[in-house]
Amino acid sequence: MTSKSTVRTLGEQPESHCQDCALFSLCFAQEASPDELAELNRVLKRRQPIERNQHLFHGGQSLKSVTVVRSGSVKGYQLSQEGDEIVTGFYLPGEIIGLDGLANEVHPGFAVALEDSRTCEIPLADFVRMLSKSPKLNQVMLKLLSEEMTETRELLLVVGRLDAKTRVSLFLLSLSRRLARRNQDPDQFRLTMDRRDIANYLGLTIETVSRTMSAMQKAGTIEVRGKLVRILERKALEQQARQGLPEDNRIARSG
Amino acid sequence: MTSKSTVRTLGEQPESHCQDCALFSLCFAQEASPDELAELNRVLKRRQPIERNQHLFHGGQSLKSVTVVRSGSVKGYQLSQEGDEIVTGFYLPGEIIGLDGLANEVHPGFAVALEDSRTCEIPLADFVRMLSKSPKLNQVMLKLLSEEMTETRELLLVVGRLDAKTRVSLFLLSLSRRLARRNQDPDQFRLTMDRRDIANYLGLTIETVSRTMSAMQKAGTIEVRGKLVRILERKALEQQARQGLPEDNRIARSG
DNA sequence: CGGTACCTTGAGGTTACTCAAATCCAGTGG
DNA sequence: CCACTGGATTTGAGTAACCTCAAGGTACCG
Repeated sequence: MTSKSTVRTLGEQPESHCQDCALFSLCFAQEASPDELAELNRVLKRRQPIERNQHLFHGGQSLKSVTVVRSGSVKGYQLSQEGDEIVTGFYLPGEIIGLDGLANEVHPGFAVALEDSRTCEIPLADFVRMLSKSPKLNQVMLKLLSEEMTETRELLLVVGRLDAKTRVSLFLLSLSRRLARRNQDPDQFRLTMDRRDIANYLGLTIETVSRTMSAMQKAGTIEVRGKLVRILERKALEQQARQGLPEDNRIARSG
Repeated sequence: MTSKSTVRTLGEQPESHCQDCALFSLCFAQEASPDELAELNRVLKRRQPIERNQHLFHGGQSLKSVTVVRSGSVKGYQLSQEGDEIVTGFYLPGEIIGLDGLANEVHPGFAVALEDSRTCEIPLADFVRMLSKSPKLNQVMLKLLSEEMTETRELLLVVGRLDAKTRVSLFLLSLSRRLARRNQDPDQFRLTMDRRDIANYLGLTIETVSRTMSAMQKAGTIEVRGKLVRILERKALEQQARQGLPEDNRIARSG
């Protein structure tokens, strides 16, 4: 146990360097060169823990920094003119928040902690400076954004065209997959968001989400007790989800 | 009568340089430095006109180049497992296609010409090289992508939560706005896509799109004759559209 | 032990979908 | 110039899915 595979920087304060962070392999910092990593460690601020329901930022606020979730979970949302929440996504540890505001240096939406959470923040000025010096980092960002784009496109399909059961299936599977990447049990987990958040994310009502989950429980696909979810029949869930996802477009690589 | 309202470009070989292109002000090339512009002119390929219904690329194909629409219009779509088209967007002259594939250097979806069209293509290798040399260009791309992201998010709201009338209103207004930027009449235009495309874009059925437009015509908001649309009551259209859009999040800039 | 917020369940209404048929329109050939 | 034809669009009738409104139930917290 004395030999970790991370670079050994003599450290007394845990996670005082990116390369010691448990999330390093999930974090964009992994892509940085040693020099960049050094700079990142210099400019990056590890914020005080954020309490549940506390906002990271508000829509319309100028983008002061780019944020990486270190622990906990965060909900991104916008407000419709009627004041309804429109949940645009959930962020898990290692995921980066704020890239969508780079265009105008303004947050297009709100971000709020779903549970007590910790984050790393990179002040925008530093971030932009690093970007302007490093095409590599730029490309990493482009890549992250184009990934987020792909995901949002997927959500577009989910929300717009699929029936409630399929939407919920996709939601649960997405969560499961992301938790697995973080070495958490993909078959049993706790939802950190409430039914309203899920409904607003999937474009459904609370009641429909609840009814749908109940039906899936009755069918033996999942088990639900409040925020605890257990996936019993992953195959069935995937079967249901497949209905909606775009096919793997990969074309036969014939010469 | 001799004077058509088209742009008059002198010359037999029109648009042999980006800076002479009628679209220059709309094209990302505008953001390039003189040096970059020179390189762009070197590497950029002005493709032969593409006929209606001809594909620019297929989903799953490796990303060989980034494309800018020069004239005409293009439809982007993906296929669901059932083989249904899922229209992800429409591209007008000056708009750039292919950025969403940068992450994996693979096209996530298909692109097909809705009418006879012309494009400029930048081979991916050249594009990536230019990106790696120019942080500025990188930032332009980041900005474009984050804009596309914002738009897709908006579409997400449109498709997922709004009633048919609001979706159609938003669609028409979006088109109108983009045409206006291109100095075309924003109150009277021809749809280059058919009802099926619109329906697949908005997450509705053909019949619902048709019925909705008919109802709006009956209400005196628009006039529709096949692919020709005239906006009669823009205010009413905007009123209807406002229902769905996220509120302008700008917070009072106090101090 | 009571209160509150969250979640579930039920009944009825509304919207958009499905299926089906009529109409319109662009392009073609006479 | 007109008739013809196949595809696109519109319109109609009935249905299914989801929403709304309303009432219970449950869990957590003081």
